[in-house]
Amino acid sequence: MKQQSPYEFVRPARYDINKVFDCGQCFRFEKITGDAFEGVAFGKLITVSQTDEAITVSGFENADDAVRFLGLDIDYTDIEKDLSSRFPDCPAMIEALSVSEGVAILRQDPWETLVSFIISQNNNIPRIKGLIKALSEKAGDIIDENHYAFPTPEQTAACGVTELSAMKFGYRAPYIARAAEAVALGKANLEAARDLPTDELLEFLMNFHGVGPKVASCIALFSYSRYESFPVDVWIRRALKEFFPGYYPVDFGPYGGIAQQYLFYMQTHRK
DNA sequence: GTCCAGGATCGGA
DNA sequence: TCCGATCATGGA
Repeated sequence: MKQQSPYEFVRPARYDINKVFDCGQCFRFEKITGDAFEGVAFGKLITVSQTDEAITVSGFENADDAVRFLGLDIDYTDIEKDLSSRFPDCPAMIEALSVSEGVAILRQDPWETLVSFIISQNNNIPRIKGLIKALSEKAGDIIDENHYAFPTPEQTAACGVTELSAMKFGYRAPYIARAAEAVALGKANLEAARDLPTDELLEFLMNFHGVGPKVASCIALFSYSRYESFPVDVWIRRALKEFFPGYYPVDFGPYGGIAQQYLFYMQTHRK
């Protein structure tokens, strides 16, 4: 007998949806009550709520999809142990592990993540959210009066540079248009890329015009679960310089991307 | 008016 | 290979 939506799961240790959806990895989820978020993922309206004991999810067609998207299968206790052991006496790491406890990495759709982080370059989070919302409402399928699916590559390609520019994408408009065309025509296969080792995945992603090392790393981390992938943006650059002088992303190990996300959360929620 | 934001591209040294 | 200028846009 198949369990019906909503699905309820045991809340994993060190998992807090308030931080999962507010750590800069996704742009389409909003808080609806104290411990519940709502947003669109994989073309469906998703709601996620939590208590001390449980995570409750509605909107997915089966429980596995919910587990996969939310990353409920990942044990952050072990990960934090690894990170802690690499920097045992580092105050910044201790603080990051503390203030960012609850942050977990989602598994988002590669196409949506690709476009979202092309938009993110040299931009701020409120504006990124606004642009993604505008694009979805313009080109995505309607779910209900207030929610739209993220546009498919084909729908995005149909917009064209002119329409994207009119939506205020600025110099990123041709980046998005070209990526949409490449994926829609099958010249780039984001699903097949799941099988690539991380270095080749990053190389593949950087073939998109407008995707450099940082954006590629974000896609690898937030969409392809490459936890060693360590995006370096202005916030992380400052954190490395101030707290980890002499250290490089590779020094953070196989869970460096998660350390990076803790540092990003710490830096962007400071003061 | 200036500076900044989850950067990347381009041309010139 | 490396470095600086430049790229739209809007909020602080």
